[in-house]
Amino acid sequence: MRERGILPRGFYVRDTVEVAEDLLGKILVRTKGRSRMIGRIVEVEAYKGQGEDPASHAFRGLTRRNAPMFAEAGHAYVYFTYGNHYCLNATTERVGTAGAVLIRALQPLKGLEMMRKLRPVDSDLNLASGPGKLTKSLGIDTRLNEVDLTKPGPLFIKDTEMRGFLVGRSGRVGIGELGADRLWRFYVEGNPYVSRKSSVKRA
DNA sequence: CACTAGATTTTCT
DNA sequence: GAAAATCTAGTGG
Repeated sequence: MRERGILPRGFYVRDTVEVAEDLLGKILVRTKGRSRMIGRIVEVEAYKGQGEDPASHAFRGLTRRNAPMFAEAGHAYVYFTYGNHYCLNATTERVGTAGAVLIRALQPLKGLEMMRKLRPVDSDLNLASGPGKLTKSLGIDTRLNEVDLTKPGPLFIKDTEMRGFLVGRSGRVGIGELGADRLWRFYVEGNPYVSRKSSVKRA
């Protein structure tokens, strides 16, 4: 059976910051064995390319780890960090131009039992409200690196009719001072599944 | 509630 | 050998 509403390649072959904002509200689908886990993307961050974004893995050019950021848009970029966490990105821009959107938080919609199994928590609010939590609860690791997000498979992203929410904006989380002035974190205003509520970043 | 420190291993310099 | 796009537990107010 064909999947309907999957975001096409063209959605991702655009400016990274635009793609990031537009990914809010979209539906992430993770199939694992017989189970299917679904969540609404409620928080993202944009990371740009070589020489233009000091906070980006791609800032100093192509390396083994960041290769997916330079490759075709619409694929997963999964990396391991802090000795115990995986982070999930969607790649952007044209081939040769690096870019990726870090998916930071999900509002779980379906397959919650499986998610709780993968990441036991006391409250569902705590299930996928952070980049490391999200990958843990969906069973995502580097085996899913470079998976095509525009085709039905273990991991893909669908469009949604959900609109009308307010978009919040702030500096990115967890980076140092470099690039902190760029307000490239976007989130669904007021959504309880966003990783940090009082995102104080005023000008 | 706010803040600090430790865990733990891959990747790059 | 150092740092890392994080998380949790622990301390103190």
